[in-house]
Amino acid sequence: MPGTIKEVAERAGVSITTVSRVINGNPKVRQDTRERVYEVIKELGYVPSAIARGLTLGRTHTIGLILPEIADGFFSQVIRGADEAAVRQNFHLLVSTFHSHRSDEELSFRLLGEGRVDGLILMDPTLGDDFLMEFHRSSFPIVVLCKKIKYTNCKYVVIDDLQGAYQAVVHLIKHGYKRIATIRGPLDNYDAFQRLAGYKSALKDYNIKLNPEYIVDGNFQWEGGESAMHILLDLVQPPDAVFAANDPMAIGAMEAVKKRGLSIPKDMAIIGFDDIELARLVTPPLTTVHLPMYELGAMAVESITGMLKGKSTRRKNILKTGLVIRKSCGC
Amino acid sequence: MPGTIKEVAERAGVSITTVSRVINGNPKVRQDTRERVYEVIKELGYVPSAIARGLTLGRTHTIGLILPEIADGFFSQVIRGADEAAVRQNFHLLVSTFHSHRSDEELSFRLLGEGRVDGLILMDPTLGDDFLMEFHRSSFPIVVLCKKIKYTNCKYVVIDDLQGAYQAVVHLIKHGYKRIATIRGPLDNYDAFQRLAGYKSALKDYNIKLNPEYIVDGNFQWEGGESAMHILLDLVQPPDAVFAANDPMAIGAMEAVKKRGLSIPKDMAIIGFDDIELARLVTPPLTTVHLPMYELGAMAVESITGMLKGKSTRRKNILKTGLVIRKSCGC
DNA sequence: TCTCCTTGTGGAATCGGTTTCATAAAATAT
DNA sequence: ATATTTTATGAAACCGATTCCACAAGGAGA
Repeated sequence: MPGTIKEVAERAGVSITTVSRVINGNPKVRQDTRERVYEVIKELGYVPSAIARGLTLGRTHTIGLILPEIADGFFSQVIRGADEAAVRQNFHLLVSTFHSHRSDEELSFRLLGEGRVDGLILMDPTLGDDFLMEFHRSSFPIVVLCKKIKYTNCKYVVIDDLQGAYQAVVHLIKHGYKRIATIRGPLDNYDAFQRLAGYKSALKDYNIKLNPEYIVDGNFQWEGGESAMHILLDLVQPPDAVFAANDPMAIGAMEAVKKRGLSIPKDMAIIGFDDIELARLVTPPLTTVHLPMYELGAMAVESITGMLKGKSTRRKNILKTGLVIRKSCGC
Repeated sequence: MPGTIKEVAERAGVSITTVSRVINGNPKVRQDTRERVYEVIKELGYVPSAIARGLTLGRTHTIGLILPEIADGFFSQVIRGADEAAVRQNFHLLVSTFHSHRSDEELSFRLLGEGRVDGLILMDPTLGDDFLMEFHRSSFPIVVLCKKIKYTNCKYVVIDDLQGAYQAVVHLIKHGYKRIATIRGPLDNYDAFQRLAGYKSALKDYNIKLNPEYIVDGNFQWEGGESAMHILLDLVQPPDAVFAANDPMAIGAMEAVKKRGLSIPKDMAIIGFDDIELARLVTPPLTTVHLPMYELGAMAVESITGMLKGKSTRRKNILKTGLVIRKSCGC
């Protein structure tokens, strides 16, 4: 409680209006008055109350960030990106998760309805469009992560999985591998679908015939990758390179290769997807597609602050992935 | 903008005082009045403004959490613990990091001075006592993590490293290992010091003579652990078990053992400290001391909310570590 | 019947700022 | 010297709640 504007005003012998002007850099204050006020402010260690300000201005300079989980390698990078972007814009970040014991609605309700935040960043694969619809009526700045929103005009930021997969497979092609297989994710998963599409697209662009035997099902888990790789190795003509739709499967696949006494990347090149922490720790270090989670958080914040400043930001933002070249591809 | 209390009052044909009473569960409202107000509230989708409330009550129901880094396995667990505790207490969490381009002071200043938060949780090994002193004058609830505070009466929560190390070494002793060595951390590190003390204490309590050769320097890094283990293995009488002061060193040590063609835990048992994610992924899975980061965050929040509610909470809180028994100890 | 409590309700001050509008003083134009 | 504009300043309304205090109505007690 470092004093109020009133105290400053009295002490400086001016009105609170003048003090307010000084604080906000309003030029219509005489130089000597300004200096006197500044002096008192310093003397009292006065800091204007963000709450009072928020009440009059209707702005809290705070953005809500709601994630499915916090203690997760990916999500925590989203937070970091959001935090740094928020700081750049002089905003604060209210972080929370969807907790089982309170509904999505309740949480978002409180944050927005109570006016705690100026905007909301939501990341939840299970989020329904209708739920978002309801919110959007309130004309609150809302940005949804990793999910395309159909029916409302909420903004969203997604990661271009297709391009990432494409790039990975092209990398393998340019390495000279001829028989490139893929271990795909579960069919109902949108990301898995996109990554498979990227694989197919790359082969097509380089005139490599698609061999159905080279597309094996995985479950996005370690074990799925391992058994999928065994299937591939048992083929009459096994592939010489594999693109796994995520890192755990890639690492499982590596394990299978090793168990057969084969070497990576000499006998079998492998590229994963996600760039989990473990990827650079396995032997050989896994070449993989990096997900720009940091940028995702940062862009979401910038999208929100942009909206708040009245800039017309684009409704859809697509972030490119990046290929992280390590050893498992043969580089 | 789900309406204001004024609109509700008008619509319900009562004064805002009455509406306020209804919202806050004040019993001095006739039943039928209450129902009428509730109806209007529902109809309008009215949610009271937390900002306005904050202004009058001087409480924001928000706690600031400032960490050195966010995208880190440990810190993100602190956030999660804090988040869940905050939700339980109906509080919100404002998360940020000390950013290089703004001073500690500036950040804490803003959060507290501006009245954005009701209390602050600080985690920063470099935090100076004098810095905290200055803040404590303001009688704000502040809790410092993982750092003992001498000169002020700030609360703090620390992890009992000594006890953790003690427990780990005792576990090795009870396994029947006779020659237990340790790879310690850098001497100037308080945690490293505590862990070494725990090691010594355990040996002493079990009447095992301390062999100076069995205390090798490490640097808390992977490589340091590896070279330290080589030193141990080159001894005339190498140890049969090693307690490494953190997991990276333990994993480096495992690597050294493997390179010599020895097996873990048959030829050499190893216990680490920290329980990093990688610990359960190495082969064999590393037995290690788990740091209760989740509890740290949760306890800090509870300490703050306790203070806010006027409970006299203890100034110092010590959290116990827990031994995570996996395979590297021989279990 | 007249006072004295309850009980339910509302008016108005308050929290700490911002902002509109009025006004006094100073500067410029006539 | 007077009229007009500009500049610096302050009074007061407002943001959306809470809360103290006043007050009217109804019931109990004398």
